[in-house]
Amino acid sequence: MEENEQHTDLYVDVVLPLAVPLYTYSVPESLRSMVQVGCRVVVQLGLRKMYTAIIYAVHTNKPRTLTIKDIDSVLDEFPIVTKKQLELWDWMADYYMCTLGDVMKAALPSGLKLESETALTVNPDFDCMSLNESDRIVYVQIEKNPHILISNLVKLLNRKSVTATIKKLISLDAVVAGEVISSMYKPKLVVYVKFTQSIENQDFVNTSFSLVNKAPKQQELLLALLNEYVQHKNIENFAVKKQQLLQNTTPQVLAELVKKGIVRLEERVESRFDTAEGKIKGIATLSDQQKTALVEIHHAFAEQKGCLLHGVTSSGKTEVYIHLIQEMIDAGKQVLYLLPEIALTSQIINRLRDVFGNQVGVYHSRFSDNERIEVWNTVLADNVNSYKVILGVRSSVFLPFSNLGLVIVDEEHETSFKQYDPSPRYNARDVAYVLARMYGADLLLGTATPSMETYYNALTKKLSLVEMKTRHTKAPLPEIHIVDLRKERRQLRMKDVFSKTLLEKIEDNLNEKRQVILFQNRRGFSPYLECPDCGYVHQCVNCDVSLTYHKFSNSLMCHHCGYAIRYTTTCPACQGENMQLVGFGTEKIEDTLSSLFPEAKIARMDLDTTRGKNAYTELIDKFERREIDILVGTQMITKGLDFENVGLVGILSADSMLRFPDFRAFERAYQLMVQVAGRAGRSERQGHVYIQTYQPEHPILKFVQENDYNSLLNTQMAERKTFWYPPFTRLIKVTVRHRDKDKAVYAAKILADDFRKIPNIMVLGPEFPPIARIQLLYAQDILLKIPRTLNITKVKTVVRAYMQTIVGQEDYKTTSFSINVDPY
DNA sequence: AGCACGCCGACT
DNA sequence: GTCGGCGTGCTC
Repeated sequence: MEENEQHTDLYVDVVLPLAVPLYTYSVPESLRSMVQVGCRVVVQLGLRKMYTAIIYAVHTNKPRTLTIKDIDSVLDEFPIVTKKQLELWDWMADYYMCTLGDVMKAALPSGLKLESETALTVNPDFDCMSLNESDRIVYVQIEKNPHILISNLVKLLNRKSVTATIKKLISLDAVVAGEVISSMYKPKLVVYVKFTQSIENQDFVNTSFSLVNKAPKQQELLLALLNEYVQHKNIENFAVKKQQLLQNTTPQVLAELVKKGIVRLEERVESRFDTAEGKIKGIATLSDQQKTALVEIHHAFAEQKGCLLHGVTSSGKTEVYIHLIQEMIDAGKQVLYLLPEIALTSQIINRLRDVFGNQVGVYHSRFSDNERIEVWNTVLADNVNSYKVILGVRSSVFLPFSNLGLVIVDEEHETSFKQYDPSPRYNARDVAYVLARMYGADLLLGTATPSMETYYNALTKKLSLVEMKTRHTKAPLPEIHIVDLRKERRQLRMKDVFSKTLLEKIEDNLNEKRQVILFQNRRGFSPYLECPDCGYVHQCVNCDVSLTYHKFSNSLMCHHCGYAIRYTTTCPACQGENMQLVGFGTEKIEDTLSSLFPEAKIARMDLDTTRGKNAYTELIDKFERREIDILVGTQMITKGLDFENVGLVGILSADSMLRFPDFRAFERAYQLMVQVAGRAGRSERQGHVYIQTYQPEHPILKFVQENDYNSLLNTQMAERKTFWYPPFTRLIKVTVRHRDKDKAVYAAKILADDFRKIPNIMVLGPEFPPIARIQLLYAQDILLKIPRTLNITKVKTVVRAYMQTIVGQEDYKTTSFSINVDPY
């Protein structure tokens, strides 16, 4: 084509929600005016599948690829992803060594990334009698339901392999397939009833009453409406929810009023969230310690520096946050408040709503898709009605902020900020750094037990350090007691996992009507089935782990792939009938407790009991209302929950934490124990913590007992420096996988040897990970320790190149790699 | 991620 | 001989 501007072809580079690079599509004439960076487009990929993609760039450079397809349509009038977000996506893909598609998958609520589904309709000219009986059943179902989705057809037919039949029917021209995009976001519509004319108009009221004078039910409804009106006083826009009216009348009666022209129905778009207002309590005054902290934080922010707020448990960090949030709201800016766990949002949200009312929005995966899209849209709009504060878990760093002024990362040390699977394996705390820098926003990291990385940043002045050393409440820090299990065992004072000492304390607390929290680290304590005669333990067929027993399904399950078998006492190896449960899960502990304390109300909080959307909240509320006496839980009970009446916290085994083979084991054990201990005695009376252990002389236990963070810091920092661990180095873990064990081992060896050629880095491994095989793939781990002084970008490029070389070799084509930057 | 292509074993 | 199992590689 000539140099004619009118006919320059237009292209878009798009991000697809897959592990692929940017793809280029052409823009048809009709859509030219609609393409903008950040808008969603529907594109075809492959022979028929349609995907939602995000426009990354719009340009006129004809790509060199053979096929260039047109985009199918543009879904948005305005961008739903901002340029700043795309910048963050770029950074993440680069830093965490994944594709933009991986980032997009994590970033967008699934309702915003629609996929097409195949819809089926029969060809009316086809003679179905030529089909065999089984195929004809499928044909007839499609005939009965034109445009049926394959997924629905599968449900309807209730049999396994329908796909084969469908393929056959399509090839025979018996049915035609079309792609439809399913499940668009639907705003919630609420039907309101309102008067057709002003009630102030006496004539209208009189006429209305005369129209219903022979219909008592309608009269009743009219009176009810008038009564509502009097109470509301919102003359301009008076309306009553149809749902509300229907509680006292029938649809027929209402329909009559509509028919007579007295009232009409109106649909309004409504938020899915409870917007109840009027309960705003206002902001609490700060203690002297909090005031000082606030001033110091302001200083740090004024110097354009992030800030670590190191405050002991119950020092009242949340109040300080609230003051900072208030200031940002006053300045018209948005605030992101990151929490490690959904469990926490329910408690914090109440405290924030008390002060900020419905200016606070919540964002996490337990919300329905429509709800998440609503939060997304309101943050994007950033108008008067938008949330000013978003309280959320790690994925909320992906929200489309426009005017972010402050990012708070609460419980900064928590490992759940790091996503492990799937890629992107990002740490929301670290993304928060970048996010804040990008927006010129302030950053505040808060915790009672800072991670070594963050504290190092404070020591090197990358962050300012602000401390709060005393508890905000009158209660002193809990007293911590170490229970020597060796002694208890010698004196035959053990009952399952409980020492007599702990049991006595539980009993005392129950008698005093104080509540008890028992903490059991999950690792290594799931119950499994063992044959006492031959030692046989059920193994997963896909992964190298033992199957663990689950009472609720009465089955043995694999935690990694979901493989399950029925529970039976027969040993498959020696045919003995004596297989028995070994190990203690929280379930087992709950059982034991209820036999020891039949009067007490016992509840368990772990992954199994908190599945549902409101399960957390319900459990926590119940505990708060003191309807539970003893709460048994895993990690999740450690995370900043705030209970008034806890007199005793029991840590059932410190050893499982201290023995954990990881360079962070001691740091984590300390954090975990201090945090659990912090749940005790948060009101006036001092609480007690009992830690059961077989190694009572362990230094970490002493640090915990004396709340001595500095000693932990000093010992750990020295060790990390000597052995090349963070914060002195950055880690990248490369996992090599192959179906063939030998190939996995060999490929990993070659790769590790390659890595060793990179100057100034240290390479560990390859070695078998704790679980050597997952889902039929053998794995090998290689750990790279890269000094902070080295250019990490260059190292990453080299690392990538070496991996390419392996895959390039004929026999190793099917080797797969996964990369974990900053593994946690 | 899905889907077609292609290569090996069990059948009409 | 073919049908269909799954393993492999590509999709702008």
